[in-house]
Amino acid sequence: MSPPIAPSIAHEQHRLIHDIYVLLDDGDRRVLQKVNLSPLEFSVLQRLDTAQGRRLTDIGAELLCVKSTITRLVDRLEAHGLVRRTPDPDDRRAQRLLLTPRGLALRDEAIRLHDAAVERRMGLLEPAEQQQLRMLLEKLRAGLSEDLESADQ
Amino acid sequence: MSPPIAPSIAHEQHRLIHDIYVLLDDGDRRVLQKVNLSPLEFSVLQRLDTAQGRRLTDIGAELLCVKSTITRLVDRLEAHGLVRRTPDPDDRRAQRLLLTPRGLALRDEAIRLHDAAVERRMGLLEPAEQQQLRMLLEKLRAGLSEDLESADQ
DNA sequence: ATGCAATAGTTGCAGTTGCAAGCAATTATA
DNA sequence: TATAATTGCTTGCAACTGCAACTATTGCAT
Repeated sequence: MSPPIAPSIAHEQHRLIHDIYVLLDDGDRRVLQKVNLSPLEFSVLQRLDTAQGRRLTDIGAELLCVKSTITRLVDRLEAHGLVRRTPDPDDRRAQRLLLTPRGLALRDEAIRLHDAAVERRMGLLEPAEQQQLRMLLEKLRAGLSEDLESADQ
Repeated sequence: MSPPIAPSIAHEQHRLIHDIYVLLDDGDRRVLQKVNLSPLEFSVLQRLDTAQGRRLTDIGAELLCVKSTITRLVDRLEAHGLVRRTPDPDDRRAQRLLLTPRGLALRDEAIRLHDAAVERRMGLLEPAEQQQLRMLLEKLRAGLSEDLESADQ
């Protein structure tokens, strides 16, 4: 049997999520390009503030990418004057990452653009459908997170 | 206002899909690593057969990646003896990509492993929920595809 | 028919990412 | 308290990807 194998229902859903993610990601890239950010850079900026700061490792954990990725991504953001590293007062190994005023302005502009695009695209579903979808996705995410934890060991 | 901005409902859904994709992708990588394939390589193999073959560009279009990516991905697969390029009888510019017997065996093994993992993870939802989710996702995908088309112009 | 635009595929190049190794500081253990 | 294991972050390296430029072929327009 050389031709493709009949896909199961679960498989079909998996593929749907994949396709939708790719479409959403593509749209995100287009929008964020207007403020010269990659989706990952945007995700980092979204998680920052100007006062308290966050540790690089924590951000990396949330974004499910390795520490070195964050290191270099932050290098770029810092070179563009969007963020600033400061020593962590509680742990001399750690750095706290802060938004600069310029970073704050850019982040808010990016959020504005991104939100508008997201609203438009998710608005393809009726409010009731969105509600339903959200419930299902939340359940799925919770389950998958657990699944990941157990796989880690 | 430096702290994160209140996220909209649409935004929340967007994020859910993102998170779920990342979790699923992570799981996929783990499973496919057992047969030494990346998710993208797996996607290519899934789309091939041993008889008719497919053109590189068509595969790239389906996978939403540029031609050069496919070129080099196929280079790797061919180096591992999993696929084979043959001239397209209808177009001397084109190549048709075929599964080798070894590629077929590996693909089927990969599908077996992958399907089992997918079933397990999507099985986190009840059958009725899966049905619902699938409907919503299909509607969303259709809308997003249209949205992409219009953005292309 | 002829020339021009589009298409199939490849290659050079630069950018991003993960992995493994390393350093400094902290926490746990004995 | 001395030592070992862990943690936070960085760096070298290799792999993968997109973009732009290029060749060869095809299709379309005069």
